[in-house]
Amino acid sequence: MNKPDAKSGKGGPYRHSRQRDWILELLQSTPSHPTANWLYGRLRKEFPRLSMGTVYRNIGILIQQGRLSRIAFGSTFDRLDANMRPHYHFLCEQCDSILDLDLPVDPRIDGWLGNKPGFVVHRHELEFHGLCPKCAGKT
Amino acid sequence: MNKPDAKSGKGGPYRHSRQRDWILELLQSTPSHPTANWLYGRLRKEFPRLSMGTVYRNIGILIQQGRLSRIAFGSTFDRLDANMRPHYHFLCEQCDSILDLDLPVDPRIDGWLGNKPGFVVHRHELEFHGLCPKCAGKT
DNA sequence: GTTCATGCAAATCGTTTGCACAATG
DNA sequence: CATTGTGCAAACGATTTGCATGAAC
Repeated sequence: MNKPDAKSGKGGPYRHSRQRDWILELLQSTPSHPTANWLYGRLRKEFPRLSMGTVYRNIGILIQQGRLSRIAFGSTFDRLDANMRPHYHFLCEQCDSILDLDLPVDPRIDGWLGNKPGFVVHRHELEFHGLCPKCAGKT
Repeated sequence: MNKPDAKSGKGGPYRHSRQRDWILELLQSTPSHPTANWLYGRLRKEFPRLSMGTVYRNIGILIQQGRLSRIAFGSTFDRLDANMRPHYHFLCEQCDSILDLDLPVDPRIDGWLGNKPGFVVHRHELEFHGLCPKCAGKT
C-alpha cells in the first residue's frame, strides 16, 4: 500500500535477464528507431534460440519500467479523419478519444528546422496529450 | 501523359458505390476518429451483408482520392525509442526513417489550449514530415 | 526451492487478397 | 457489356499467450 502504481503490478519485482539488458543497450546505442523484428534479427547472433515472444515481453517490461517508449498513437488500429484541412489533434489519455482542435496551424513551425542542414520540411503535426473536457470533468 | 500521378493509377476511374458514400458521410458527420471496425458495425444496419473487405477497400480508395486520411505513423509496426528525454521527431517520407531532433522542446506549446475550456494538457508531441538530409541530398 | 523469464508453437487481432457474382455506367 | 465493387473466406504480418523447461535470487 505504500507503493504507488499498485495497479497491474507495475514496476514489479523484475528479475535480471541477459536478453533484456541487450535489448535496452541495443536500443540506446541506435540512432534509428528499430522495430521488434530488427531487434530479433540483431539479437539472434548472441542468442541463437531467441524467440519473438521474449523480445515482445521484454519490450513490454522495459516500457513499464519507464526505460523505453513506443512511438505510435495509443491504439493499435488506424483512426480515420475526414477533415482534410490542416489541424492539430488532442488525444485523451483516459478515454482514448481523438479530437480535432480548431487551433490555428502555425506555419512558422515548419521553419524551426531551418538551421539544421539538409532537412526539407513539408509539414508538421502537433498533438496534445492529456484529459479531454469530458474526462477532466469527472475528477 | 497529361495526367499527373500516373503512378499506380491513382485517382483512377472510380465508379459510384452506395457503401463508399455512406462511409465518407459517416466519417464526415463524426467528431471522433472512428476505426474501420466501428464503421463496419455502424454500416451493418444499412448493409447487413457488408464485409470488412469492402470497408477497407473503400477506405483505401477514399484516401487515394484525397477525401480521407489515416491518423497514424507511416509504418504498420511499432518503433521503439530509448531516448526518454522529451524530444521531437522527424519522419522521412522517402526512406521511412525516424530521427530524433535536438530541437528544444517548447513547454509554452502546452499552454496553447489554455483558452479552450476543460482540456487538461499533460504534454505535446511535434513531428516534422519531409526529407531527411540523406534523401534530400540524392535529389 | 520458489518464482520469474525463456523458447516454442499455437492463437489472436487488424488488415489484405483471390475469387465468383452483383452492381455501375 | 465491359468493368469495377461486393461478399465471403482464406491468407497475411505483427503481436500475444499457454505451457513446460531453464535461469535468477
